Amino acid sequence: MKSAAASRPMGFLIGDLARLMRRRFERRLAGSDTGLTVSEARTLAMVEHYSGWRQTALADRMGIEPMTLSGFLDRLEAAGLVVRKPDPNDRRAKLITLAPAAAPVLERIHEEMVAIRLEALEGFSEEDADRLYALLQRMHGNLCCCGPEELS
Amino acid sequence: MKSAAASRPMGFLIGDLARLMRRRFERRLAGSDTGLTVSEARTLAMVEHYSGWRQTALADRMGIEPMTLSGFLDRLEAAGLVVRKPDPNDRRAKLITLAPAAAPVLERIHEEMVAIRLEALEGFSEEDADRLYALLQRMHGNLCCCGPEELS
DNA sequence: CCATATAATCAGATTTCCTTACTATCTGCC
DNA sequence: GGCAGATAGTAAGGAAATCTGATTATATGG
Repeated sequence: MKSAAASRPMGFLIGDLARLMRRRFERRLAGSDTGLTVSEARTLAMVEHYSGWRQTALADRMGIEPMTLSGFLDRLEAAGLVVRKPDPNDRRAKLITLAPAAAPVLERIHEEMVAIRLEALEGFSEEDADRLYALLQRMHGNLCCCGPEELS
Repeated sequence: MKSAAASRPMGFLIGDLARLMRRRFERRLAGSDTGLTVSEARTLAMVEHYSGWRQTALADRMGIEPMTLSGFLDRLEAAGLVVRKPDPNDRRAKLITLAPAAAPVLERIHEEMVAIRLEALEGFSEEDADRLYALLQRMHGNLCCCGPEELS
């Protein structure tokens, strides 16, 4: 009946994991001289994947408020890593794309992400890793409550 | 390793989940009139489970710096929910225990945690939930072995 | 052509952490 | 005993990631 989860509630366990991974990512970013914070790096990676989207859509995708994203984009734009260009169909909106200078930084970010993933999943079989990933995504679908999970 | 994880890196997925769960917990705490933040609630729950521990040990267990814990305990103590009493064996140390007033607050916290867990794991079989929990704990074990100062 | 909704942003605040430095105390060694 | 060095807690200060509410420009439907 009572599952093992009682001993360390799921939410706290996930929070702990997030803190641990964030900490490692922070150190790695600091050491790799990108000058980015974790959230800026995440934003940059999202822009890479969802290039040309407008800020509202991107913020929604990232699960944060538009204003929060705006701040991250300010700094990325100032660093010459992304470009905000006006949407020709809607003069209120801006479309976010990568600047050329983003390429090497993204490469660095991807390397660090892979390294952390390897540390986190050390000793996991490919099967276990996939299973974990699938379960986490199901959980995400349960919580993000805004429409069905699409893939890309 | 070319698994599905490439599409949304594990670290970001876990970070997203942590943000989603934290947000729900925040709303619930605000609505349930405990006057606590998420981390204060977590600290209180830890004190319940590890009653009589000294602060350093508790902080280590929680994966945060002693100074960070100290602040949370300050507020919990001011709210009359925990007690710091001197360790009879070591006058530098203080042992943290629950104050009587903590009982109803903890009951409230447990209710909210259960509710969020149900939301997050909706549609999960007991088996899936246990499997997820076990995988997350293995991952935690992989990551938690080094303190924040010893990463490189 | 106006009312309302939407896109981005300004201003300000909160929360959760960290680092560095300091005091009091303990412990082991001469 | 008494000092050297470790350890427990904390004061001070700050960085990062988020939020909310107000503001401005623009779009869109009736």
